[in-house]
Formats: sequence, structure tokens, C-alpha cells
Amino acid sequence: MSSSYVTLEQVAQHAGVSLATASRVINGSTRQVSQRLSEKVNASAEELGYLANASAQTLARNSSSLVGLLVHDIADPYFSSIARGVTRYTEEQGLVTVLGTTYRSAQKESTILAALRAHRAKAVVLVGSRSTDEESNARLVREIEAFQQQGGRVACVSQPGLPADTVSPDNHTGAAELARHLIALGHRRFAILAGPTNLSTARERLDGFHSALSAAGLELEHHNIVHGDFTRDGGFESTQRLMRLGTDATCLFAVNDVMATGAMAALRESGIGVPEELSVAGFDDIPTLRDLAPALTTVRLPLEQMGERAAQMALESDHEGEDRTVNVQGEVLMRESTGKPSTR
Amino acid sequence: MSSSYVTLEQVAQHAGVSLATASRVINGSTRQVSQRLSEKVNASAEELGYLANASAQTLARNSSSLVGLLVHDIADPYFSSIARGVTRYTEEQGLVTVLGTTYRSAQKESTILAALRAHRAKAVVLVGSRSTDEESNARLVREIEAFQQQGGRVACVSQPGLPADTVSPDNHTGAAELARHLIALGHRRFAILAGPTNLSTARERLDGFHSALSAAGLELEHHNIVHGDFTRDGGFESTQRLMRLGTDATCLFAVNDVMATGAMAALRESGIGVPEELSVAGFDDIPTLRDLAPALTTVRLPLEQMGERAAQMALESDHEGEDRTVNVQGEVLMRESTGKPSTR
DNA sequence: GGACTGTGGGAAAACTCTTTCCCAGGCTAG
DNA sequence: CTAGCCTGGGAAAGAGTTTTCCCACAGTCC
Repeated sequence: MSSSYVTLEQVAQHAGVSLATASRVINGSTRQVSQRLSEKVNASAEELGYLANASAQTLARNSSSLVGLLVHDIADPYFSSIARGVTRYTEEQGLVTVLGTTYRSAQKESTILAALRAHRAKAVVLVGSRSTDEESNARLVREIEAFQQQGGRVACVSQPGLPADTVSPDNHTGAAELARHLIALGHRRFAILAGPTNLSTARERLDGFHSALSAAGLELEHHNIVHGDFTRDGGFESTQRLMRLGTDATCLFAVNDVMATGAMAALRESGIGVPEELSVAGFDDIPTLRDLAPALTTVRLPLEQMGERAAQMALESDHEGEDRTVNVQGEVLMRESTGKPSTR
Repeated sequence: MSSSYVTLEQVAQHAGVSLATASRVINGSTRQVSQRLSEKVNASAEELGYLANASAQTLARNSSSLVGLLVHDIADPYFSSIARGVTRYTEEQGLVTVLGTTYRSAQKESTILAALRAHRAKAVVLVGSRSTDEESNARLVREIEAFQQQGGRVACVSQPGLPADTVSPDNHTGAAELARHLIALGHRRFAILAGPTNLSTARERLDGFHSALSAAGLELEHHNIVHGDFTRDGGFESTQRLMRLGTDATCLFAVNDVMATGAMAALRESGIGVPEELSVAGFDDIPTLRDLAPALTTVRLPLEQMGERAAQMALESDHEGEDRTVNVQGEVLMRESTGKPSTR
């Protein structure tokens, strides 16, 4: 039952032309085809409702119009914002976006990358910081290289250190700048809601914050550091733990907005006033979370543009050679969730 | 330069077996292959790192492992929640998800559906209520039918009335139930932040709310209805407009949480206390927005499950015949953003 | 006028897989 | 002992494009 499909051969026949000529017209090849025949072919294609079989094209060209997009969790607004940027670019280019969600599993990541390879995807955009686990990292590098060897291009967002183009926020500087703002407000004792230690993004933000404190001669005490998993609930629980342990901090820095949201919820539940009793700051400036009350002090990242830029880098065909790195600076936004330290 | 790829023929040669036999082993066809040869082929495939060319398979089988997912905006948490459910199912099934974002443009929708058709996608999940515009609706129906005729399956979320399986929230009942709760709280004068009138979801929620009011003998006055576009900023602006016009309502129902968020922001800016001066309710129970303060009264929809269910329906091969409709009931969640009406 | 150039167009190979058809050889049954 | 059957395995025919190679023909130059 191949009846339902119109093939190029049928178009050619209908136009009274050879298959090759029809293909040349449709693809606008370098070879000239007379105006007369061109029009005839196009008219026939239109009339018959011709739609090229993408798999046949891929097979013949050894390259498809698919672009992979790997995120950890599409429901996380951090990733969905970036995804929006990526799709904006790919769709503008007439390409098809393949969405793969990994939930931070190297296993799933491999599976999806293999599928993209099997489909001869043109490019893939990897989003989200990598585990620093040596072994799985090495495996990812091998897979990326296999992909590239097949003519695919790779770009990463927030995932430095891979053999590919990279768009990376300057987490260190952003966190440090935020710290300086908070110090300027008068804070001296900080608590930090850090992320998973094996993720570079989490580490960089922690380090940046820490180094700014050190530079100001301030300590970040060990009992004032708790770790979350970048989720809202993780932030909630870690904050509760922090409260239970009894912190003396006047300001809490959560290394991403999503955890900061959980932190604010935990504080509200404990009846701790933000910012009167405790200032809270986040990182990312997630659009969906801009309406929290009090409005969250944070470091804005242009997430959507980052995704768009990464897609663009992955698909720019003219570029060869060295991997490029685009560094994105965050902008500190002091809003309502931070204030002068309480004098308790 | 076909050098980089390992073909099945190479595997067959390496195993000292014919191409057909190798294919039978790899695909586990009905035809038996002796244990000895089976093992040999598998070993060769493993050793050579064989990865089947997906486009060749698609071409030969006339069906790919691609599943389309069409949403209006992936950064909108409503859609990203549903997308999560869809990908959960497709990835579990070893399928590849193609993400298309339409931004409510029938044009883009067509483009993406055509691409999916060209790729011989196995199924497509359409998310988000349709415009009621007759013409573009008819076009969509034609495209869906073309897709189905090629052996593709279609399922919709929140998009009733199409010739496909559908998962649909019972917007009417949900809104009506919410209205009854609000009436029970003592409210008599309502304002409503409605959605685009041409979207069925928006209309159903408006109608449901309205009919519950009518049933209680209450009027919904014309000047108390404003329309937004389902976005946060739309909700913000419409609420400002409502305020400027001077409403006498004691309760504002925004037909989705995202607009409700904008409404709360506008009210906060105007210094209007929620819920003391004005109660606010939304619809959807968007996970990311659960931490708004005051916590938003809303109607919970199991968005993720809805997506999962739709994907499942689209991919269940055993089902033939009548289109099925799954109705999802929302659950009214009375939280902090609503209270007894102020007595002004 | 013949050789040469350039241009339009067609035949066919290539891309990699699936699947049908057929054959050879070992059984069983009569 | 032979006819018929079953089973494993191979050859080959697609599936729908792209692209290379070649041919025919018209025009140009000596």
C-alpha cells in the first residue's frame, strides 16, 4: 500500500520529464534546468501534493534535518526556557527538533545520542551541567566525538570542558558579584544552599560566592552550607535542615532560583520573615518565578538567548576548527527578598 | 566517505553470513536462525559497533520511530508539564520525540505536521486548544487525516472535536465547581479574567463558571469580564484595566494560573490585598506556581499524566476504530488567595 | 564544413535496510 | 526408497532520493 504517497518519479512523469530533472528542479541544484521545464515540474509537484520522503533524502544525502536537544528535565523552567531559544532558532531554519530528556542519567543520554546518530542528525545541543564523574564524562566525550566524526555538530549550554562549542554563563563572576552586593547591604554571615557537588554549575556558583566572601575577609562556615539537588523540593528540605541546625546567617544564597523558591516556602512555613529576618537570593532569574513575593533577588541569565546562541553555533556551517566558547555574564538583580541584615 | 559507518552488510561479512540472515538476527524476525549463527552475528555487531541507519529502516519499513509533540510554547509551564508526560512515555517505549512549537500559528502547525509526515512519524500528540476559526480548523482536520492515512496515529490534549483520540480536562465542570466553592465562601460579585474567546479551553472555563453563577441566581456583569491571552503579562494588563474601570467584584477568577499570576502582580502593585480585599482564583495548578504567596486557589489538572495518557493512546497499536475520549476531572484546591468577601 | 564547446536532460548507481522468494538439504511417511 | 515437507539461509527486489556520468544537440570558431 504505497498508494498514499506521491513520489518524485510520479511528479516527473506527470511533468513529462526525467526523475533527475525533477530532482534538480525541486532541490534547486547547481545544474540549470530550463525555465519552461522548471515551471512544469513545480506545477506538477503542487498539483499532486508532492512531499519528499525525508528518510529517502537522509539516506541519499547522509544527513538529515534533525537537530537534537538534550535537557535534564523539560518541566524545569530553566531547561524549558533554554529549549524555547533552541527551538526558535531551529524552526526558523526549517529544521526539526528532537527533544530528549535525560533526568541526569548518563545511560539515557547515551541512548538518545545513539538514536540521533542513527538518524544522522545534523547537530545536537546539550544543555545542563555535567557530572564530574570521570568515567561517565569520558564516555560522553567518546559519544560526542563519534557524533562529530559522522559529520554532526555539537554545542553545549552550561557544560564546559567538552570538545564542542559552548555557551556558558559566568557562574563564578555572577555569584561573586551577587555576594559583593549582599556584603554591601551589610551581611556578614551567610548560609548557602548549594547544588549537587558534582555539577560544574553548582560548584562554580558556590566557588564564586565563596571567593567573594574570602576577598572581603569573611568566612563561610561549614555548618552554613547545605546541599540541594536543584529542585524546589530539594531546596525546601535543605532549608528546613538548615533551620533545624540553627543557623546564625542573615542571608541565604540558593544557587538557583528553583531551590530558592523551595527555601522561601520553607521559611514562610517556619514563620521566618524574608527579608526582615533572613535575606534570600537565587540565581538564574527564571521568568516564571518573577512573581514570587517577595520578589527574588537573583542573577539574571538570558536563558532563551543562550539556547538560541548554542543552536546557532551548532548549525553555522561556515565555522570549522577550534571550538568556540561564548561567555555569558549574569546581571545582579537586587529585589525584595534581600535587605539589610536583621539585628538579632 | 562512507567510511565512518558500519553497515549491516559489513556485520554479515564479518560473521560469515548473508545480509538477510544478519538482518533477521538483529531484528529478531519470525524466521528462525540457528543459535550458532545468531550468536556470531550479535558478536560481530557488537565488535564492529553496528548502529542501524534509521533512515534506511524508515525507508524500508515505511514507518519511523519518531513521535511528534506539538505545543504552543514550550516555555509555558502548562505545556512543559504536559511535554514531560509525553516524553516520559515515548522515551520509555524507545521512541524519539520531535518537539514542534507553534506559537498558535496555524501556519507553523502545518509546516511541522508536514515535516512529521515527510519523516513518516509514527504518531503525533497535539497539545493546546484550537482556535475555533472555521477555516484553519478545517485545514488542521485535513492535515490530521492525511497523517492518519499514511498510517500515523494522532492524539490530542485539550483539543476536542478533532478526528483523533483525545484527553480533555473537564473545564466546564472544574470551573463550575470552583464557582460553587467561591459562592459558598460568600462571594456574590465576580470578575473574570477570561482567555482568548476563540480557544475552546478558555470558552469552556468561562462558560462553566458562568453557568454555576447563573444556577445560583447570580449575574456575571459585562463590565466584569476582561480578556487576556493566557500569558502572565496579558493577565497583568487585563487586571490593571479591570481596576481602572473600577470593579465592584469581590472575587477574580482567572481562567488559568499563568494569568492569575499576572493578576496577583497587578493587584500587589496597586496595593490591593489578596484575599482581604479581593479573592483570586486560577486554573491548572501549575507546579512551578505553587509557591506564590498567597498560595493560589485553583483547579488542579494532572498535566503530566494527561500528556502521558495521550502519548499512550497515540501509540497503542492494538486499538482501532472509534476515536476515544478520556475526560479528566479537575480538583478544586482552595488555598490562601481566596477568602470571605470583604465588606466594603 | 568540421571540430569544439557548452548546455539541457536522461540512465543508472549509490545510499542501507527489510522482506519476499527460492533453493538445498535433512526429515518423515508411505 | 522415493515423494513430499520443513527449515535454514542466500539472492534479489524493492523503498525514494541524490548525484554522477554520459549523450545529444545547438551554436561558435577557424
